[in-house]
Amino acid sequence: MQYRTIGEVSRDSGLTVRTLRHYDEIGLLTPSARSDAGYRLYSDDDIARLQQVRSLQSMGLSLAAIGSVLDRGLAVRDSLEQLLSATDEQIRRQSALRSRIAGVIALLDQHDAATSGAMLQLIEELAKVEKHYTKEQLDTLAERAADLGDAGMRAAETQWTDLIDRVRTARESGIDPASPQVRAMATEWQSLIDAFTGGDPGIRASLGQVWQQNDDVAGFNAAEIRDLAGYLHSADS
Amino acid sequence: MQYRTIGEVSRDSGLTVRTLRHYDEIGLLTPSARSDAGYRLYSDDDIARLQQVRSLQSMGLSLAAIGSVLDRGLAVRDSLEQLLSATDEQIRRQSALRSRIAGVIALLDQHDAATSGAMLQLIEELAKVEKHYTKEQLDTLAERAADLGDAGMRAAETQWTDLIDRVRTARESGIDPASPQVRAMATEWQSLIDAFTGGDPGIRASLGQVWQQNDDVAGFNAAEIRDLAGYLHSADS
DNA sequence: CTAAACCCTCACGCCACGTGAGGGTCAAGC
DNA sequence: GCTTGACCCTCACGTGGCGTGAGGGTTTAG
Repeated sequence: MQYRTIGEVSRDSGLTVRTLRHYDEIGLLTPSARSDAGYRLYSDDDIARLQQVRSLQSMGLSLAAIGSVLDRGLAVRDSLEQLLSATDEQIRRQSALRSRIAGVIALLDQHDAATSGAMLQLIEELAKVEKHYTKEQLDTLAERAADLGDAGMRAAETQWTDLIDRVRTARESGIDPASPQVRAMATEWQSLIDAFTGGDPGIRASLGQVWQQNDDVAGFNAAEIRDLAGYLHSADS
Repeated sequence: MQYRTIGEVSRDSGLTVRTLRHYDEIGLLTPSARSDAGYRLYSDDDIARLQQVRSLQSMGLSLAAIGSVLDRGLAVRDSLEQLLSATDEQIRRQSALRSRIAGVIALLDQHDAATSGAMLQLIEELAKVEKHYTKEQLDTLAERAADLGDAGMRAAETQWTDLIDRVRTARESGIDPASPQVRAMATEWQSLIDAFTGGDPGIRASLGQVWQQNDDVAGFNAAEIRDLAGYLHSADS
């Protein structure tokens, strides 16, 4: 059993020296020995523990959580499940965000605001549209349609066209609907629907009927939409 | 034109008082007046600016970026597009992470490790399950392989077999690992590794894991290699 | 006149380290 | 023995977007 200095461990592990010192500071990985000069000396066991830390960390566990798991024998499974739902939530939020950003970009393109003077106006309008979105998640569908106005509707429309394009591409490329990318799109799809229905199951149901019973909805080909939805849905369970 | 105090603005906007003060601190939103007692007084224009800040922030722009957009007239579109691709990247990573976590949970279920003793083993196995190489690393490796070319790769292989033979011989002859000949071999060993990893510590770490966790790597006996590496390494310090 | 509600300015805490500053240690070569 | 350079050490501040007090002044209703 031989000891390694912090620099050697750093080179072997790919972690920085500062990181290893940090782990020591917070008590996550304290080298089991020190040289006379105070150098940190890592044993083989220390290295093994470092491997464990790294694999747990690569799954997004916080250093504190890793410490709990390794030292106090906390349930890995529970930590991971918690992390899983947290990650799901993150993905949902990021996907919704993506749609919003794409929509706003489209909105900016439409208005073609090159001058910085017009830009400030646009940003203010943006605020209004945003405001409507959040407020109206509490209101009914009818009121929403009336209040949204032209710009907002067109923004939402762009989000849909954008997403539909990506799903169609994925589908035609034969990508497995269970793959992460497609699952992300499914999440995005759902969040766009939710944004429109405000989470009201009744509204969602009637919306579904609309798509089932028509061939053309607001300029979209309903059959294709049903088709793509089925594709996204096929890996749900 | 009437002024509002920070508490009123807070109630109207839903932001905390601390947040508004923070915006003042960093110069993002400085109220245009103060009362005699030093109270922050927000004008209608300040409120409008706050709306702009909020709508930009709701799309994930950093406060610094918002400041640049609002004050220096930086292109909103560019910021948003940059943000869009960043968000896409995030979604990809999160999705990949999600499936990893789910996979590991499934693995834990299969092994049904209730005892903390078995758990540590599992965590080590975890490292095996993890892909040894990240995508980027794989790309780097591929590039390197392309650079080296077929002939180069075969030449490197010959150098390895050659070196391994010499180290094995030295070892079996009981030569002191601290002797100059063996030290030379250690240097040679290291430089061959460096040639392969390109000096990337992450790749080196992954490579180390590969050798640690397999019995046969590219036709080499991993146990023997580990053994010889230990022999060379034993005189390092 | 007082109590409650409101406001102010420091200033530390979070998380996982990066990035110096300022200084000791160690092996190699002169 | 002395220098050089590559190591190593311990502080300690910075990151982002605030939360959360501490300690104190201001305004307003009763």
